[in-house]
Amino acid sequence: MTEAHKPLNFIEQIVEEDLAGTYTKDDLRFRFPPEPNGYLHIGHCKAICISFGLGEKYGAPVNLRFDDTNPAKEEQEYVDAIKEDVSWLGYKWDKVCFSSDYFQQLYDWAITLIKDGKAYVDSQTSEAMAEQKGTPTQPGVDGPYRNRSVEENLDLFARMKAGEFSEGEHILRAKIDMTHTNMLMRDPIMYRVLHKDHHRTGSDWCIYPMYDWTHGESDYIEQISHSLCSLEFKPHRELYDWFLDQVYTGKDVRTKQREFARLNLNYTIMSKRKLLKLVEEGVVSDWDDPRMPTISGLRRRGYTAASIRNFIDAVGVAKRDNVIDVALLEFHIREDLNKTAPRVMAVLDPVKLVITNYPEGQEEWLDAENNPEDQTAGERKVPFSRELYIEREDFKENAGNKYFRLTTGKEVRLKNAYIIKGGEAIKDASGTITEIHCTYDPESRSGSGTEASKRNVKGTLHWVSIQHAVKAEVRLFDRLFSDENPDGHEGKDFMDFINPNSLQIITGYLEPSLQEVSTGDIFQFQRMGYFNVDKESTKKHLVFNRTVGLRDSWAKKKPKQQQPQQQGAQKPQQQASPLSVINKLGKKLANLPEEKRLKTVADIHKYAVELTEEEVQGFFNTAAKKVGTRLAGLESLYAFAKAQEKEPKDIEGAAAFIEKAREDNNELLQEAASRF
RNA sequence: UGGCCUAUGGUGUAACUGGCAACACGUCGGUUUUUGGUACCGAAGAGUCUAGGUUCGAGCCCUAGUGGGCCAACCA
Repeated sequence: MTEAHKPLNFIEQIVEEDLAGTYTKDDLRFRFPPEPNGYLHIGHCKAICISFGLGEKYGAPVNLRFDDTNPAKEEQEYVDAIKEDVSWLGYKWDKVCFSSDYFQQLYDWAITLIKDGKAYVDSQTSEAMAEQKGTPTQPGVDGPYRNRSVEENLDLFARMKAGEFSEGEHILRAKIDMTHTNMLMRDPIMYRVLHKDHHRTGSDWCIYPMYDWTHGESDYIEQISHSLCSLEFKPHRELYDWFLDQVYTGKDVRTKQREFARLNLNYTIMSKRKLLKLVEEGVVSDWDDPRMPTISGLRRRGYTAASIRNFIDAVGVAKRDNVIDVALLEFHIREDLNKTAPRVMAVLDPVKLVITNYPEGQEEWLDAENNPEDQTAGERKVPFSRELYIEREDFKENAGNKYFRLTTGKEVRLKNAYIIKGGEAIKDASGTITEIHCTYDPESRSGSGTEASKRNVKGTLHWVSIQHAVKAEVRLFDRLFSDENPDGHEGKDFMDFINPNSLQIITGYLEPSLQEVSTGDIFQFQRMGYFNVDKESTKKHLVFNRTVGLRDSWAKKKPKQQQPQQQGAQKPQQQASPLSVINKLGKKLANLPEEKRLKTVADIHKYAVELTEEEVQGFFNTAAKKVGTRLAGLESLYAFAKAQEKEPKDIEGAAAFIEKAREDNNELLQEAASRF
């Protein structure tokens, strides 16, 4: 039983190493620490899945901690929304914590720092302090208040807390090193005065701790073993550790910060501030607008928690900057919904179809499968009659034989119903088709088992009986931005790239079984995509969102048909050149087993005959470390010269190339070179 | 005139820690199909940023360069 080694991402490896070292399983504890100043988005899902995923993997607790140290931006509304989103994703936190719960402890520790001479009150303007701070390339200088006495610092800090000062008059700074190469270590601010009510502590405090002073200490208080965050916090790690050193007892878990690359999605922005702007300017209806990349937006759009978790899993965890294609997200929602969504019929762009030989006034209730992917899903009845709606796109008077849908004189199947033959198309004055006539084959009813019903026809159309149809508002979404990287253009604002057609509202005609639906129900409108019931939907006025379309290989083919290959021979399926084949073969030549190597050499000889002299010469300046390639070069030279009936040494540069190989430590190179 | 991080098909992530670069998405082709969906089969596509070095052997280790990212909020 050799179980395959499941590759661990680098964070899991760190945890494994710690477990192999001084940590026990009981020491493990993680946390997800959002600031409650906005809604969570798909980028946060990565952070959530990493920490909560680790919690699930190791059976370790994960805290949900609200990093609420800035009362100016934070609100209870966001706390509630964040909790809802995390639970919806399917994660269970151990404790809900708030940084604000630690304000007293943080204050006490700050006093200790002051007493140790490691913090001081600075009373300059922020401009003056910024001046002294230097730049990334230039060291900072000490400010005039840096060496205040402990007593004075204690006094001033106590009065800051007591509310004696207005905002901006004094701040508390850590005393570290104003010339440090890491800007964050140049006496970072620990406390500022803010005369604002906090959503949890009210008016208890008028000094508030800064992120760096709060975060690591909160991790420590909660005994978080691994504090995971995104890459832009890497420079903060040094300060995180410095602050931790000031309070660490040496007897308990010393938390460590590690950083991973955040998730980026093309055609999407991922900044709370900018998403807020979309909401405030009315570009979208709210944080949960189905076009938003927020968790609540995706949820309303019809995305499932499972699909998002699978997506995050597929994306992986690493340290290099990345941009994920939204197509991957779409793949995962289709994958999930394909297995679970009941199939129904709905016509979104209707044209009337009259079955001229079907008795007027007659109706039939036909059997329809609910989900071919799930045999337990059962069947339902769908009404059929003489007058139906079909999709306008599904009829063309004359079309090529690549068109599988309804055309005059050709047969097509109506899903779950009969085979029909296209007839006359009635048009209005402007030439638009208002009505299509057809005839049906009464013997061909689906599932009847007759020969006629088993007849093979190329196309199958969805339809809905006009008299039974249920009207609904259907919202079709396109990406919010027309540019792949709306945030990444110098001199242009992301607002410049807003896609004006990101929302299209139409009226669809649905089969009557859809009359009874409730918010969140998900269906596949066959051939049209996946749709869910919006929260604004009522019995009187149904509203559906299109979550995502079906994969559509026909849509991709269509444009090609209309303008066949006029762009010149695009990429004439480049035959692999002998040179590239040799390069490929040569690559691993140096460390192949004997037998395989000899075979590869023989192959190289075969291909080398087709090389040009220039190509052979190309090998001569191969990097010394590329032993395999040099080997292949020697073999090529050998075979090439032989085929050309030349002396190898007559080829320019060959002599030096061979000589260098002869002198190499590698036996294979020596051997190959000695042949010349 | 700096520090830190990073570099593998079009995209993302692997490569069991130095031994024939794999998986997924995407793309293209085929089979099946009462969804031009699904499923299944197949193909193309990188030789691992560059230059040196260590090694029998380097995507992996070392050095230098180059490209990209982050760092100068009383934000987090």
